[in-house]
Amino acid sequence: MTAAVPVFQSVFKNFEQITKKLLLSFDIEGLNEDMLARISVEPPRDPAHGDLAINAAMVLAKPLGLNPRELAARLVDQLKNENGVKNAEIAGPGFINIRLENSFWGEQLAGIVAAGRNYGSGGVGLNDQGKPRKVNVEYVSANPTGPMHVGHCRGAVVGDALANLLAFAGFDVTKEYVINDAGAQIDVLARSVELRYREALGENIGEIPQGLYPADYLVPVGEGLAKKHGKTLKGMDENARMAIFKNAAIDAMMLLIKDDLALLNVHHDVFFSERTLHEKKDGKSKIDVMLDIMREAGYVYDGRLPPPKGEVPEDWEDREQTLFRSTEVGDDMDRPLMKSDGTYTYFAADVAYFKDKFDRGFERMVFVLGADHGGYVKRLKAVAKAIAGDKAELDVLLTQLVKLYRNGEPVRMSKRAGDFITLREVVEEVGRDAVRFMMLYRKPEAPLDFDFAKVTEQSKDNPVFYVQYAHARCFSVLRQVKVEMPDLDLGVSAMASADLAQLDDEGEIGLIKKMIEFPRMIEQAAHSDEPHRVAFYLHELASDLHSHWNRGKEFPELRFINPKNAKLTLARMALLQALSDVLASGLSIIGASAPEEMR
RNA sequence: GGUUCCGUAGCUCAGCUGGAUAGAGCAUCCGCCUUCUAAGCGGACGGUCGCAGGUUCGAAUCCUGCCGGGACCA
Repeated sequence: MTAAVPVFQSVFKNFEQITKKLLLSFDIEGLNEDMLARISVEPPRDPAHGDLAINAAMVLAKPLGLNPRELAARLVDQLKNENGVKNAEIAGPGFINIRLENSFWGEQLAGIVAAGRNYGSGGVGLNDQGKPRKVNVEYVSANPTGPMHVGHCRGAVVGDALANLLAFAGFDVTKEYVINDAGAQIDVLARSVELRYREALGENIGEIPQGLYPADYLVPVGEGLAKKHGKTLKGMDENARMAIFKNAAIDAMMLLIKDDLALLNVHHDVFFSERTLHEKKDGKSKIDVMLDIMREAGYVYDGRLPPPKGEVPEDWEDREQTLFRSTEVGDDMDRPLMKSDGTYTYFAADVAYFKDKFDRGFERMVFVLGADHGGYVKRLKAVAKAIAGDKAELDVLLTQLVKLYRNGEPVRMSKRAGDFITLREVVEEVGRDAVRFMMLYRKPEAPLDFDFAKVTEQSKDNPVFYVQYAHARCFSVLRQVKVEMPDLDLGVSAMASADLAQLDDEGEIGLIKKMIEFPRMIEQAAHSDEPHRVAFYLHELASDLHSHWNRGKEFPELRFINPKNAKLTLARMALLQALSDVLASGLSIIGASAPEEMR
């Protein structure tokens, strides 16, 4: 599933290594790894400056006590001799700008075509042992009390795309969903199902009492139980009976939820049941075990919490309780592990759950949570530090709210029970691709406006359509050329070995340059947990393609197909093949389809 | 009150983890269909990067303090 070894070394990385090697060969006194790490090779913001910009001279001059321009001059002398370099010069305060030979871009394109859909993947995320780092991405984790609603969409898409991105980049990723099947709301759910069961047996249950779930989706669960067990459940004792209702309810709700997630193309690898943390094995649950270990380590103690600041709530009582010393590891206050009735708190389960993940070998845990969970971040990080020290990292992504609009008008969200917009309704109305793309067309920490009308529009105003259209355009030409030039060999090896240096138009080279940025973009997006960058990149690449395409109107010689010149056409088909591969790779990270034609 | 996120063009937002003259889309205005899909493209207009300090060769980006908005906690 993961490609650990990069199949393609980006030109930026290449020149970064070349620069470092050169610097080391200079034998400069005091030069160390930290300094070298600050060196970066980037595409200049202004293309007029060249193809690559190296900051080495400026970054190193100060700590080494050298003149930046002198150092730059030494580097420039050497860089000029490197393969593919047309020109290297010093600019501004000490930038080194490099311009590459046109033939160099052709070589790069050949590499992209040969790598195909693997282009840009792998190479990131290796641990000290050189193996892909094990990452756990936990997302959605909606309570199993009913179908998913629209509020779950964003976290689901962001989490899933992030996991895809990390996997593509080279991490060993597990997608995880924790089922909150141990809390009080599950008891309520079970009682609600019990009512539906009795109803299915012909009893008149009347109105669903306050506090229970009145929703219709529990009716079939009750009917199923009635069919399977008949009246036998009625005679059972409370505990045995409720256990059956509970299990049936959770199973049914998880089926609903998995169905909803499948609509969004979201599939988890692991569904973790919170109850398993409470279940005793040899007399001890996982929480018990965790507690023993943490007490041993000094993180668990019995003590009192200071009263809350400001007005003290009525139900607050000053009592001795079992506490987690989370202030020791960055939290604002110590956290209770036991409730007054002697049962464990959610937090206790969270600690045990983290330990479980750590024991499963994960080196990094990512949580994708709604913004309303902002208050949990510090204590989760504290837990990670207490249990894993620096052996594992924990990061939380908070996604902000989505506001729904229809033709610019906000969609009213009623608060009455059972009257919410479901995820299913949204996906069925606007389609999976649109939902996935739009949820990623904004950084997650910014609120998002989602307009039903706009995302179904088939125009350039709709970025989903715009990107997919670019992909379809590539295929449109590849289909057309088979009609016009049936003798042309469009195999990957034929294209990769074509004379790609013929692609010397600035539009063509611009497209190659844009594709060269793809691995770099992937690396940075993965590094910062920002799948939205993929969406923006795709939009830019699509824009470049549409733009170049239209130049073919003014300059017919730039059109992709030229029946009189098979060699040139083949080179351009290679360009289109690479473009379609990159677009498809990006779309697959986002989780949207890459259509070969638009209908 | 505390935590946290946001503040960039008239509007909606990017901005590559400190780089050179801050970018897209929408809106407005002006252009481009005898074409492999005009379901598209080009151009013009538009900015005191909330404010004030600080860090350094260099800040929209990092730090501090304010101002304003959202979310959460109490």
